[in-house]
Amino acid sequence: MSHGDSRKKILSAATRLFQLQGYYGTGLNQIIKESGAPKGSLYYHFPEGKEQLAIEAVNQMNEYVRLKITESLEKCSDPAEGIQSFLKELSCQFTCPENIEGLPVGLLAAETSLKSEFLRHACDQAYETWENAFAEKLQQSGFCENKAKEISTVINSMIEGGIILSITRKDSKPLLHIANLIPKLLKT
Amino acid sequence: MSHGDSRKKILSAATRLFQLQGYYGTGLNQIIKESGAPKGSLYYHFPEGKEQLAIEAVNQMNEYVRLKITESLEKCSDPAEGIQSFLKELSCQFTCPENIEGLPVGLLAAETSLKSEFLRHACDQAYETWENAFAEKLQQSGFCENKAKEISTVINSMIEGGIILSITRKDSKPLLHIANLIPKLLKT
DNA sequence: GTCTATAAAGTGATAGAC
DNA sequence: GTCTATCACTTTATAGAC
Repeated sequence: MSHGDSRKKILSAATRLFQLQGYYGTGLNQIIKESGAPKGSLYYHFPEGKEQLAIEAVNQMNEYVRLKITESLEKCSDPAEGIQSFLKELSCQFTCPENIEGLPVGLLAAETSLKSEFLRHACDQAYETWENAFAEKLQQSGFCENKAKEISTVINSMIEGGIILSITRKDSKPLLHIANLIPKLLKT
Repeated sequence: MSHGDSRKKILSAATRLFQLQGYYGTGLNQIIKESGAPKGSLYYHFPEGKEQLAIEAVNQMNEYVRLKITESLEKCSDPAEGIQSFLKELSCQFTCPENIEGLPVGLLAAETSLKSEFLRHACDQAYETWENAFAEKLQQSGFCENKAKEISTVINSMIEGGIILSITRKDSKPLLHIANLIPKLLKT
């Protein structure tokens, strides 16, 4: 209700809905309605409209997920355990299907990377951020830079794909099976 | 131009566009235009409209990809080599970004699994089909049923995620990195 | 089987008052 | 900062002629 809340509320609702329904599946009306913010304020806070909103949403997911990854990795000295911890936390979100939050950007990325270069770039940067977070940890445990980056790309792919399968199946098992196989992937 | 072509042409254009742009990002007008089929024929051939069209498109991808997978697997006695062969063929599609075809259903699955139970089910079945194709090969090479299914789920996830990363990065490397790590995943 | 015309609703976006 | 009203456009879908 206070003064500076509207922008935050709109961005937060947009972030959630874009993740769940995609860019074209989410209308501005729905965002306004779910945010509870006043209708007139959308184009005041986001003068460039829907695209700007989506880019800022992706940037927010970028930072949010980066934080979750580093939190999990810092808890464990063994990188495999750290990644498994992240995956297990992620998989918990699929028990209560409405409270999903902090899901990576795969849907937006796939939808819009052929249509908006700005959005594609924002998604690309998010993937790079997360890849670097994983790769840094792997290098610390003895992998060379190239190998660390290669493995991190694969881990990113597994996570994005695992999320899609878990959503489609309404079942967190795909993400948990991925977690199980992580140690094998990091064997030297 | 001949009599029975319209239905096929519409379905084929729809399949391609849904994969690239998603369900909500693709309009019926665009499908008609790209198919070259007469405008009046869409609701004659697909009386239940867009949803029916999407479900049939998913079923078509299901069968098309299943064929590609089994072709690759049958070429090689070693399952790891077979999967790598499939991934390499898949990655070739990212060199000419417009000629993409036979891409799995991740985008449609993620977009619509919360909104249409019928579509969700069609995507779910596609994943199951492909998982079974991989799992059968793994069982033949000595894995027990449970382990074979678990690994196949992970492979499915990697492929879906790898496609999304490759699209976003405009680069086939993610899929190729996945191919490189497949043997490690199948070590016993 | 295919056509045109059109309905009915929704979309993103803008203008101008308050 | 927020409001209402409205624009121009697109969307899915239907009706009825041919």
